[in-house]
Amino acid sequence: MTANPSPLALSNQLCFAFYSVSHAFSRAYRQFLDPLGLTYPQYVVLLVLWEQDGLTVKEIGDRLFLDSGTLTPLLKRLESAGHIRRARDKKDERQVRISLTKTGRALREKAEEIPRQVGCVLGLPVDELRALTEQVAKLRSRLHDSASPSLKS
Amino acid sequence: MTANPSPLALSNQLCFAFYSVSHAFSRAYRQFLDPLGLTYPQYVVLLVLWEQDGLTVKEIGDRLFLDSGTLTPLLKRLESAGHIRRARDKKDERQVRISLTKTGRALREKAEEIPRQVGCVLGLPVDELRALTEQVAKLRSRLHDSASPSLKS
DNA sequence: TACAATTCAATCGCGTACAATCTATAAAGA
DNA sequence: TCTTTATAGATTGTACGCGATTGAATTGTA
Repeated sequence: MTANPSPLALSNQLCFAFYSVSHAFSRAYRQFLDPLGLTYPQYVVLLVLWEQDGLTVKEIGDRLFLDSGTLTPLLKRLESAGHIRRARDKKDERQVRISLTKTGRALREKAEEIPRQVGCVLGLPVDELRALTEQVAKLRSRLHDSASPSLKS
Repeated sequence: MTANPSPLALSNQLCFAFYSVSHAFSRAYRQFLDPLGLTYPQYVVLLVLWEQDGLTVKEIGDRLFLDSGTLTPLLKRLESAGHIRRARDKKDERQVRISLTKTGRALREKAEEIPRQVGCVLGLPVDELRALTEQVAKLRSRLHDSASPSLKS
């Protein structure tokens, strides 16, 4: 499909491009995350928590576009790895608040070099990266606005 | 992470953008693929076969950047749905050739409208789509060239 | 021709994604 | 207050991705 001579519809090309690049990204991160014992989704959850500790499962899900079906088992793994704690909110017992442990906070320093290393792999000028990121984010909001009966926020 | 005030590293932003858009795309396709009983990865495999029938598992994997661990079970599902046949190559018994059944070929017409419908959801001008697709493909080849000890072709 | 190295597909195990469902809790309304 | 509705998270089932391994078939090489 990459160097395809026939006129495949553009939307299909674009979707597949995202589909395959997303996996390629995850492979690129893997080489740096493996030594930390993290998967990419786990790393992204930690990024969120390093920004703001003590979020609920729902708040994490809103930021990452993931639901509890994905997050609950993932968070349990992060918990048994010792990086986070899960505890029911005292004020609202429906919610579960996620807080970093000492080792979870410490992991941040070890992970600090990762984006730079991945940036090397990409080897693109910063302004090109920035423009691309913006375009892609625009695309996402279009996709979220339509469709998706779940994750409507 | 979307409207994030703090200076998160650019590579992380870009990777997460791809990660989340890729899922958003898959949700967007789902509404059109569900009636056909297909998942997005199954649809992509059929796209390849509609282009060129009788490919081996490896050849499909090369085009889609997937390995047999992913493809074998997926192809078995397409087989039990009646869309394809799997058969060892007579010349080289290591290979398995995938060929479309009559219903597999017939499915193509039902799927023909999908890219246009998704295009509507995107609502972007064609030349913008084309430029974006190109940029993303460029990014993928950079990512594949580095890293990824598997899938080296 | 023998035999080692390679290739291809299948299999296994783990970790996501996500729809659908369930339970507990909280909020809203009569 | 009592009941209805809504919300948060957990659970279940299905389907990817992919690293690692296995087994069979083929190729390369001495």
